Formats: sequence, C-alpha cells, structure tokens
Amino acid sequence: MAEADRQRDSPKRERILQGALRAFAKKGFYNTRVSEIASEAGVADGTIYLYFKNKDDLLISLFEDRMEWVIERLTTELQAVEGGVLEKLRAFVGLHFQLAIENPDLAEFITVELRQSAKFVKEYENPKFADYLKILQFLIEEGQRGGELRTDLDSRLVSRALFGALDEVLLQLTLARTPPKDVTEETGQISRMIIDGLVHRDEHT
Amino acid sequence: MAEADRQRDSPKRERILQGALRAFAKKGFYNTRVSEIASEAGVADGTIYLYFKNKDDLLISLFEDRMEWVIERLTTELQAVEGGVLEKLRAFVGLHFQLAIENPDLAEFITVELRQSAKFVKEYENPKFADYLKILQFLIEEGQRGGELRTDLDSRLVSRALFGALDEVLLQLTLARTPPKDVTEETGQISRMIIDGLVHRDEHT
Amino acid sequence: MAEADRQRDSPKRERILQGALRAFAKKGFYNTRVSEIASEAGVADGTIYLYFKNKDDLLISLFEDRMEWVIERLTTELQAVEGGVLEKLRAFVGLHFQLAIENPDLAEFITVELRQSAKFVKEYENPKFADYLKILQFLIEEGQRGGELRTDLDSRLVSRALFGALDEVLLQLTLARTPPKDVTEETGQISRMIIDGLVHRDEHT
Amino acid sequence: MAEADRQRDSPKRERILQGALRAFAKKGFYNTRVSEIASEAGVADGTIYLYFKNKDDLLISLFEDRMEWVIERLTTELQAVEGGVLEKLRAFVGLHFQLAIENPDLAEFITVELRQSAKFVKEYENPKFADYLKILQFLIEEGQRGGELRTDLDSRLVSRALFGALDEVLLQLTLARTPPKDVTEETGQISRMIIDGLVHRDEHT
DNA sequence: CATGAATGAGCCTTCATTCAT
DNA sequence: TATGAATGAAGGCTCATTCAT
Repeated sequence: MAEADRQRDSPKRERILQGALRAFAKKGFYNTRVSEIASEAGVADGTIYLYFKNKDDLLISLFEDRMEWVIERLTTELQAVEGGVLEKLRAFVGLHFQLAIENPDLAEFITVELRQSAKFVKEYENPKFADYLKILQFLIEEGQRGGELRTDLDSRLVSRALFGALDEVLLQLTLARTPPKDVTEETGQISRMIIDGLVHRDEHT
Repeated sequence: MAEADRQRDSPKRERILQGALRAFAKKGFYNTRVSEIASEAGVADGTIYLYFKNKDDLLISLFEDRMEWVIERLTTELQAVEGGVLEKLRAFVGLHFQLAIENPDLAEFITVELRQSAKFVKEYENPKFADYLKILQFLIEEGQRGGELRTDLDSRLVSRALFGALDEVLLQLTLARTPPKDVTEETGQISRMIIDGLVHRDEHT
Repeated sequence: MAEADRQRDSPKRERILQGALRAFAKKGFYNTRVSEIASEAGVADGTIYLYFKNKDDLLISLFEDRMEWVIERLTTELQAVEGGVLEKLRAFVGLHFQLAIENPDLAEFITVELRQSAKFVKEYENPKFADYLKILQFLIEEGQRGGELRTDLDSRLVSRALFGALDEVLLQLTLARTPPKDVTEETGQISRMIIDGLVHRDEHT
Repeated sequence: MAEADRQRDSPKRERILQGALRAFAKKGFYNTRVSEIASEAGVADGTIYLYFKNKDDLLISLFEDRMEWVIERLTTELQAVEGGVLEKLRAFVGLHFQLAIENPDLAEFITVELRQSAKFVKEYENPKFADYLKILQFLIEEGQRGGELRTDLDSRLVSRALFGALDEVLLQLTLARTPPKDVTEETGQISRMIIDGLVHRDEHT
C-alpha cells in the first residue's frame, strides 16, 4: 500500500493513467489487458504495480483523478459566468459538452465505464462523481431559493435527470465521434428543453 | 425455419435467458461465468451452447428478446391511453418506471449493461434499443405536428435526452433497490420537468 | 471445494498424484511447475484444478494419500512379524528401508519435502506423519511395558530420534540413489546401534 | 584477494547475512523475498548484489559462514572436555542442543533448509556440513580405536544416524520454540539411548 | 438433445535482477 | 559503494468452449 502509491504526482504515474484512459476508452475496462496499458504508457508491465495496487485500483484512481480535474475546471469556469442561475445552467450544459469534446477519450471513458464500475468495482462508492452531481444540485437549489426555478421539484432528482440527459446525448456523440460542428446547436436545444420544457408556448416562435 | 422456431420457443432456451438475466443483473456480464448461468437455469454448461453460439450471443439474444417484450407491452399500453400527446408522454414516463419496478432484474440489466454491450460486443448495433427510442421519437414528432409540442427541438435529440434522464434516475432507484413507494411522485416530477421545464412560471404554484 | 474434490478415487486423480510425486521428487515442490505435473500426468493444466484446489493442496493431498498407504503397509507387515518387541523393532527398521527402496520417488519426496511443507504450507499439521510416528512410539511403549526396553527414556523422544536417524540415513541413500545391495547390512547395523547402543561390550565380538 | 577479504569482513555483508538468516528462519528460503532480506538488513535491494551473486549464492554463503562458525565453536569446546570418548560424545550432544538454543534462528534455518538446499541449489555440495559430520565421525573412530566403542558399526553410518536423531529432535523443539527448560533432561536421555541402546539391562535401574 | 469432464489459451501479478544516478 | 525505480520473464490459475458419452 505504502509501496503501491509512490508519489501522487509523478510523470510516470500520469503516463500510466493516460495510457489506461486511452486503452479503456478504446476497448473498455474488461477488454483491456494490463500489458496494453503498459505499452500504451511506454512502461514495463511491472511498473504499473509500483503505482497502483492492481487493475481495479488503476480504474478507480483514474476516476478520482480525472473527475477531480473536471470538477475543478467546471467550478472555475462556472464562477466566471455572468448572470443569473439560468445563465449558469446554460453554461453548465455548454461546459459539460465542451469538456467532452476537448477530451474525447475521457468522455468515452466516463460515459461508458461509470455505471459498470460504480456497481462492480467492489466497495467503490465513487465519491468524486457524487461531487460532480452536487455542483448541479446546488445550482438548482440556488435557483429555487432565488425564485428563478420552480420549487415543486426535488433538486436531487432534477440533477440526476439532467445529468442523465446530458450523458446519454454525449454518449451518442462520443460513440459516433461526431465532429464538434453543430454541438453548440445541440447544446442550445438541450438548454431550452430543460429550462422551458417541451410544451409549446406562444413565446416560442 | 420450423426447427429454428422450435428452438426459439423452447422452454429450456427461456430458462437459460432467465438465468442469464438474473446472473447479469447480479454480477454484470463480465463477472458472470457461463457455469453460473447454467446452474441458475438448471441446465448443464454445455447445454447453453446448444441454444446460443457463445456468451456474447447469449447477451445479445437476451437484449433482443427482452426489449422485444418491453416494446410490445409499451406499445400496447400506450395505445390504450386516452388523451393527447402530453397525456401519452406522461404515460410513457410512468410505464417506463412501472416496467422497471415490475422487473427489477431486467431494469438493472438494461441500465447497467446497455452501454457497455452496445460498444464492446463486437458488431452489435442493438436494433431493438433503437426501436425503443423510436417510439419516443415518434411520440415527440406526433406532438410537434399536432401543435402540442414545440417544434424548434430535434425529435431525435429530445428522445435521447429524455431516455437518458429516465435511465439515470432509474439507475439510482435500481441500485438502491428502492421500494416502489413514492415512485409515482417521482414519475410526476419528471413528467412535469420535461413538459413544463425548470423555469418558474406563475401557473406553477 | 465440492468441485475441487471430485471422486477421491479416480484414475485421473491418481495419475496427477503420481505425476506430482515424480516431479516433486525430481525437482522439489518449489521448482516444479504445475504444467510440468500436468504433462507428467498426461492431462491438461486445468484438469489439475478439477481435482485439487491449488498447488499447495496437491502437495498436502499427496502427503495424506501416500502416508496413508505407507502406514497401512507398515501396519500389516508388522503384525505378521513373529517374536517380541525387539524383533518388531528390527522389522520396523527393515521395512522402513525396504519401502523406501521399492518406492524411491516416494522416499525422496518424503525425506526432502516433509520438513519444508510441515512448516510452510500454511495451517497444515500433517496428521498422517504424526500417525506414522505413533506406530513407532507404541512399539516402544509396548517394549517398555513388557520389560524388554528400558523405561527411563521418553517414548515420544525415542521415536522422534529413531525416525530422525532412519530418515537421515535414508536421505543419504536416496540422494546417492544407492543400489539396494548392502542395504540389509546397513539395516542390521542401525538396528544393533539402536538396540544395543554404541558402547563396547564383551558380548559384541 | 585483498579485495575479496575486505568484502568478506564487511559489516554490511554480515548484516545482510544476519537479515537473511532471520528471514529464512521465519519464512523459508523460497518464501523469502530478496527485498525482505534487504529491509531486515537495513540496506537497499541492490546492495545485496554487491556482496552476493544472487539469491542462491546468499543461501550458500550463509551456510558456509554459519557452519564454519559452528564448527569452530564445537571444536574448541570439545577440546576442553575432560575424559574419554564417551564423555566427549555426551558433550557433543549437549553442545549441539546448546548451540541451537542459543541461536534459534540458526537452528531453524539449518534443520529446515539444509535438505532442500543441499539438493536443489544447483551444484552445491555443502562441504561445511560434511565437515560437521566429520567431527562426529572422527569421534566415533577414535572411540573405536580406543576400545570404548564397538567396532562392528560403520563410523560414517553411525555419524549420519546420530546427526539425524539429534536433528529431528531439534526440529521438534525448534518448531515448537520450546523453552530451554528440560533440554538438559532430553540431552541426557538421548546420550544414554545412543550410548547404551534401548534394550533393558540390569545396570539401568 | 443433454451432459459435464476435460481442455488449453490467455491474463494478472510477482519478484529476482539490473543500472542510471 | 549504495540506492531503489524499473524491468520483463515466468507461473499459477480461470473459464469459455468442446466433445465423447
């Protein structure tokens, strides 16, 4: 344990994570061989075990590490957004997609592996993903307190549903490896759908 | 043909599918051994290969078979719904959850395995899942043509997003094995969110 | 466990034990590969795991099985010995060597592996070996009760020491793969040494 | 030569041997990792390879070194013994046990590893152990020449048997880590058994 | 059709040894 | 000399699949 941790910051550790990300995105956790990760990372097989306890631990560490990074970026960028909660919600949707487009391997990895691992990597509760959802949830609650958002909906439920909607759409884009051309259009549509609903109103022309 | 049909309706084939469903729901595709499926089904290991080409084929067949059944039930029940498209949308959401609650193993299997398998079981395009989405899509389009639903949103995108929202919420319920007590409440909230949007309006009290 | 046991009597199980015995005798437990045992036994690697839980279990089972057989033969042959305890002691020494000569692999295996395994195969107490020592111990005690043997020596200690003497001499013979020519001579010498002691007496000419 | 001597007397070399002894005694040669020896010795893994060619060489060197020391002490103490060969034999038995009690790790190491290594560490003939046996053998021969010991027994065979007896009893004491309380009693019994034999005589009261 | 013992390819992981610092 | 991170060969074991019965 003490040994299988080494420095949390280490160029080699990072290269292994990077290699694992690429490999997992390409072939999925269960279809990726440790030796493939090693060669993707340019290290020997055994080296992986200097930094991670085993293959499961590598998966978990990858989640933790990348989600942490995502959360940090999202938080920072969200704080820079001018305007009210509605603006921030739109920004959230946009950032979610933008991050995915900038990091297609990461997007593919998360959309495809998140569920499996949450369930089958024993004892792993995936706290970082929970943190991600919290950002969304707090945004909803802020809007509810401020009067911009309706208050008859449970913020936890809404954040889940919203995440699911984004995630599923992203999955589609990701698997198709859609070029980021009309992504802004799709972003806009999703924001509108979520904020204004599906029902026809006169104000929608 | 006659032979193939006899096979497709064989009670043993169904028992194997049933066993696989239980096992996959419990432990996931990759963590389930063929021998476990066999013992769940009460048949010998080798028997499975009389009905399915291999483990992958068993997974795919299970998808096809169960999705077919789901689509059938959904279609039937949806046709029985009185009222306009909005009513039908609400009914869709309700039925989606209701089916999941009635078939927890199936729900767990689909929410957790759908993505992985769609991507990694080689050459499998999952046409039945596409059919499922189509139902939703056509409903949206019907509403758009009829004027109940706004027309500035792409029906394919919306149906994806909607499915994603339902699926993610269901995942939560499923993993927690939440009892179906306040599911109607959650169903209602989701319907309202989708139809009317998150924004506060005077008509929501 | 239920699976890793199969029939205690099975020609395949016995062939694996036989192969393991040959391999262990030749190269020792730690230097023998499971695949070598398999090919020595003429089965596939995986087959071994149908009959034994793992490599350790194979070692232990081999001990149990062969010691049981040795004890049985020894007991039978000892009962057939005419005469008093001294005769039986001499017979014991002779039989010990005779069995070793008839089964050189077994002799080599036991003399070389017994100590290691007793200590390092976790939790294994080697009850069958204890049984073997008991035979000797009871013989001593019988002689002590009957007046043929001196009573100022602890029977457990004596049996240990006697076994050690035989075992060490056997080790020598075994490693040298000495032909059984003057083994009767050595047998005789050891018996005399043990029974009459090293000290010079007039009656020894 | 000068260099080799500097190495052979290096305190670091001795610390490594000491660490290896502790580790081998505790877990056996094959279950001890080179890194464990290094940490027992308080040196880096690589340092071991500055003093020893490889793990096998470390084992062999440990034997040579410790046996040399044992032989030296035994010879010295034996020379100080007053009296005839019988006295010396008794002293030998006593010293054998005494050394073991003073150096339990060494005792455990030798009783457990001697056989394995003699056979499986390639090309190693273990000359120092032969020297040890020689001491015993010469003692026997001296007694035979002097008339105290019977001459109808082969001195090599006797010394082997005697060593085996002592070794096996010691193994028992060692594994049980018996406290050295009644060891003198056991020592006495063994001496008597060896010298006078097991048979009952009037002179034993 | 059904069985389940047997197969053997393949993978994760360990650990003795090396070598750049 | 000393270090310890890195290496990569090797082995125990699993499990999907086959096939003789």
